[in-house]
Amino acid sequence: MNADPVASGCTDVLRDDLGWALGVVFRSYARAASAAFSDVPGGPRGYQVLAAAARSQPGSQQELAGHLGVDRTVMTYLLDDLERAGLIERRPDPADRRARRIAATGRGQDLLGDLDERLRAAEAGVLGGLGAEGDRAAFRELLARLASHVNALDPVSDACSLAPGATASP
Amino acid sequence: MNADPVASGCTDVLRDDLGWALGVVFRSYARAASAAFSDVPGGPRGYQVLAAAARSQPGSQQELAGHLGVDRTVMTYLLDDLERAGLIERRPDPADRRARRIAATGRGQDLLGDLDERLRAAEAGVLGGLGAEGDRAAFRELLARLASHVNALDPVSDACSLAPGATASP
DNA sequence: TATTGTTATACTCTATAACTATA
DNA sequence: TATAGTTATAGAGTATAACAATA
Repeated sequence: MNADPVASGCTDVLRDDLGWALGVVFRSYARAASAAFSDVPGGPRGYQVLAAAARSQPGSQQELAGHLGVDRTVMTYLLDDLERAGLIERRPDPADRRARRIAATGRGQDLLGDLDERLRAAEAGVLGGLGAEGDRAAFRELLARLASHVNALDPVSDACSLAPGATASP
Repeated sequence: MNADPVASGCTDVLRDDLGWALGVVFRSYARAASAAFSDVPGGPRGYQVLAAAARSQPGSQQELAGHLGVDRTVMTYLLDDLERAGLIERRPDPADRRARRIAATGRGQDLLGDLDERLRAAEAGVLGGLGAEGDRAAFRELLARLASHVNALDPVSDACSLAPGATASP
């Protein structure tokens, strides 16, 4: 039987359009992640900030913002919400009194473990379209490699900005 | 400064986050495509509409909107701009006088050939992060397969709604 | 003077609702 | 009654600009 319209000779004009495919997958992922993180301030982005705060030294707010692809003003509001929810804290940076250091609270770290599981489930749902586990792994690897490369090229967001000590930027 | 928790090499905390990687690649692509299509009304989306109008029978505006992941009201404005630029036409549907058929004008078709080349260049720039041609092809194939599957599952946009037309298969 | 973070404002994009003309 | 398309309006999200504190 031909349950799959595409496989059954139904060729999509835009199927070879990388932009269309990226858009479809991105939107699908965004929907799944937003649903999974509906109770987290800032949704998926709130999770990313929380994860960065808990698992790395997210230098300044600006570096974190650049890394996540948002404006620094957006980061302010995002952190406001996360701080109000008691998930992160803004601590003074002893080295630079203009800057703040973002740290996850105990409650934030507890929640993070739960969120990680939800994320895994959401990702599995999206990647389920790739039948074989090998394909899923290959897609993840290629996408991660591509993202790292793109991120390294982009002057706005430095791939190493969240892992200080390894590389220096010009 | 504190020690690097991730340590050894510049490992990115979010590198394994599918959402982060998708976001980085998607934004990178969106920037490249927007720059390439800066003179096209609606930008990248205008191109997609034009391509669908020229190379398939994009049933109704609503079907086309669903396929592109936008609201039907957005499609109205988009088509307004494209029509004003003389790239597409709204023709009455003989079978249903409520509906309109979207068709590319001669000028639209001429422009489309040029846009295709620009798109190829933009895509090559983004995928350049994957060094080997085999990897690029593999990524495209996996992404297209995933998008088709996601699209088929989503009741809003039917993968076959644009199909029965002359399709250019590279 | 340049930079970090904040605030207020304005802009863009998108969705909601109401309307028409058809079915 | 329901649907395709349009229009006007409201909302979310984002960016711009000005500001205070600090380098």
